[in-house]
Amino acid sequence: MSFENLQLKNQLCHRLYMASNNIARAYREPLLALNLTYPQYVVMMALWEKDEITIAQLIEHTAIDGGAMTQILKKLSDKSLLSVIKDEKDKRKRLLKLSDAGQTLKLKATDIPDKVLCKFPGITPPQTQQLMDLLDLVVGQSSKRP
Amino acid sequence: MSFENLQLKNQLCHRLYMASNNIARAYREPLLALNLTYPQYVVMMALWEKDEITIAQLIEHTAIDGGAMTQILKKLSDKSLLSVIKDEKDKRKRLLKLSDAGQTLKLKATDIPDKVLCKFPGITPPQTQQLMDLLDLVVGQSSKRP
DNA sequence: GTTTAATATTTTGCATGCAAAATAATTTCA
DNA sequence: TGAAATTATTTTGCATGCAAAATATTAAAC
Repeated sequence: MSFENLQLKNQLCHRLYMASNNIARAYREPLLALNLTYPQYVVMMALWEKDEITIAQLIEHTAIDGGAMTQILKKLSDKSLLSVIKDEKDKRKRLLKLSDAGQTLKLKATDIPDKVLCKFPGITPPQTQQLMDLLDLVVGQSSKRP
Repeated sequence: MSFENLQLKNQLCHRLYMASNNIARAYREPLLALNLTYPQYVVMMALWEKDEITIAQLIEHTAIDGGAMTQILKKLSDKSLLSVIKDEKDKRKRLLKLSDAGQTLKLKATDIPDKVLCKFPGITPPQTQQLMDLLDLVVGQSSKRP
């Protein structure tokens, strides 16, 4: 048997693993200026889009693990970028609210996406769009947690 | 300003993040039978392809972080799937050698890739190939470590 | 032939990703 | 209404991913 199916170069998962790590790594340096890690930046992007949502909604939108989210929100809260507030209607829930500093940080972030894409001159904008469309096929399916 | 460039749905990185996590998660259950984590499985796949290589070569092939690799090899060594041997010619290097159990495990792994792909019925084989080609554009570029 | 620079690997410290257990609060239902 | 099931979040324990420092060994330079 040739076991071609077990070769790394034929594994979609390994390509995704490398590509994902590569891009996340490319964000590190630009994010240093904002004093944010990559997952923290994802959370901030989600909140810049829509503020005053619950933690569950944030998890739904970002696909970040719930256990990790607690820690990330703690860090962002420690940095005074947001506050976590008890929902008075339903005390199980927590509402997230960006501080002024948290909202203002958005301005410093606007040029980051382009800055990162510049690090990948090998892929054109149309190819990037095509890639995102194909990734949606992987993201949208069964894949959901049980 | 609309800040469309900061919306999560327009971020290639976030798509990759979700897709990569989704697929890695899809491997967890099949890998339970082999008592391997996903990165450990990647290392085993690399060694099934080519055995008796150095740690540096393994890192080059798998793109796994060096610091993490030390831990992963320790785990695999503890499970008696491989041994880490000093290279007598150059004592800085370590050679990796699969045990019989390590080699045999390959047989139990052959059906894993198909089993995982079945969890993603939304993407066809041609699309998968196209996706891998596009991912290569992201993997092959600047992205390398400094 | 030492001193110095470069290479290969390990260690350390911090930040997730994840599963499972633990808490807290609300809803469902008998 | 009161126990049981459900929902929202946090905590815990383990396994990386990553940068930077530490080790060990070899190659290079003077």
